[in-house]
Amino acid sequence: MPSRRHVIADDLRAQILTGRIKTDDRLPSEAQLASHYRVSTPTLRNALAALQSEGLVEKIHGKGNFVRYPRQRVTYVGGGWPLQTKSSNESALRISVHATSLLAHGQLVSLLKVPANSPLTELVCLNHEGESPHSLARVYIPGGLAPTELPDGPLCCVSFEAKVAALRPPLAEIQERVSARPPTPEEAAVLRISPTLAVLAITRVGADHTGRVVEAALLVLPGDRADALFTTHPMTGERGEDR
Amino acid sequence: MPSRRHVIADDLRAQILTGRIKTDDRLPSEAQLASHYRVSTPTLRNALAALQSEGLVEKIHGKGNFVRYPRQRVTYVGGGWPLQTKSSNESALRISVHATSLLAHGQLVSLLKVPANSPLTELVCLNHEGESPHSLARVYIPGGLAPTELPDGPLCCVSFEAKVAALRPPLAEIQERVSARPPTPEEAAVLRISPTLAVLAITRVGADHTGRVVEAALLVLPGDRADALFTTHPMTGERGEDR
DNA sequence: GAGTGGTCTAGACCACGAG
DNA sequence: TCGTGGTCTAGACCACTCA
Repeated sequence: MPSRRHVIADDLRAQILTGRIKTDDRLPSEAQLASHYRVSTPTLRNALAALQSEGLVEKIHGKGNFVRYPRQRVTYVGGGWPLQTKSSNESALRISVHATSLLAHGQLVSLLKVPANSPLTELVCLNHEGESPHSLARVYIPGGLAPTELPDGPLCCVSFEAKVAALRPPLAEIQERVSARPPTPEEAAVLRISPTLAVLAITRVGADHTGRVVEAALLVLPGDRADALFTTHPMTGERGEDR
Repeated sequence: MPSRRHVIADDLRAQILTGRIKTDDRLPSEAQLASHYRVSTPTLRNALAALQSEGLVEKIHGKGNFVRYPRQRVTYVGGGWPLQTKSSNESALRISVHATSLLAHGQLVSLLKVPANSPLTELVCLNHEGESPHSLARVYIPGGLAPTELPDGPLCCVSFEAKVAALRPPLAEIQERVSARPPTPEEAAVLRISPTLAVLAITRVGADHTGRVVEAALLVLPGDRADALFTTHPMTGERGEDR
């Protein structure tokens, strides 16, 4: 049995996907839409909530509901540093980095396999493409580093990778754990997504050739426009049965 | 400014996480909770919605709200067939398989790199552990196969893998694309999750040593209890800059 | 039929953004 | 100040489950 909010959501979704309402257009106000569809405002808002959690609509308090489709997509490529966008529009990519020092605690202790309260360097990176935030990364490197060694402030993508690579030994094994979850309120605010839109969370642990963990990263990407790509080459004959 | 539904959600969440309300317990009815917290029913339901989308609570129409924590976790291991559960409680794993034949269309054409309307074999697999569904997989193999060659019905995990491996050449390269999205209504029903809980969707394409695609799989796992694990070994010296 | 959640209404008042 | 969305109320009626 189709509920009214589903009918309304389907109607609006079709208008957005077929381009009848274009990207960055403002929808009519919720009151107008409610009277147009002859429903109460909570019902209309429920319909919009579905579109929000699909990433088609962004609500901005005091301004209105804005169409956000099509989205610039982000592809995280597993097994390496770069964050790629499908458009390869690298010129518009910017990273803001903030570096701090802290002591290992909680989850970081087990991730990095270091003693509790040992010194760490934390890099908080916000990746932008033009106006829209793409991804949030928190990178942890064991050991205290002098402030002069740390990158900070806005950078381009390539120079950031080079800076980080210089901070730690080369990686021999990378393990990445991917999950889907609701964003924390902070993540939702920084990425400018609805709290109801899931994020793709990637926990990345890099070890050197001796197996020592030399880097851990917590990456968060908006679920409506991100995916992660992994390519593996199983040895013929053991084809996956090697667990 | 903390809204009432946040306060209520935080209170209930704390009670669940600290074990004051135990797994499979039924919460008081929404009317009782609403009067206890002195809010209206829609407000209370908004609070429960947050817990639902975190997978802590399952609503069952006509019965009540049930605590679902801690969850049995599922780990998908990239680069191979098996779906592993963290508990390694393999005895309880069951797979229901339904095999059909169909003609390539839409997304499948580009995934499998086959001509439109060429024959395919589809395996729809539902993975259970005890009562709770774990994952939904749709596996596509090019070519029409005789019904006798196809697995069907309930199976154990190992024999299913063996059957599928016999249906196609060995895999030389596996590419997996992971994304987070809301479930389709069918997926939500089959996995018994709320439509507001994101799923981890994995698109897996396997090619043989000539580069020909011999298998594609669409995997869907509930976001509240699943993650995917990938391990890669970058060559020293090219450390990820090989994009 | 009793009890549960599912949907919806028609308002009210508050908070934010822009002029 | 005005229009926008954000939150909330106090009901109503429907659909599902189970005894």
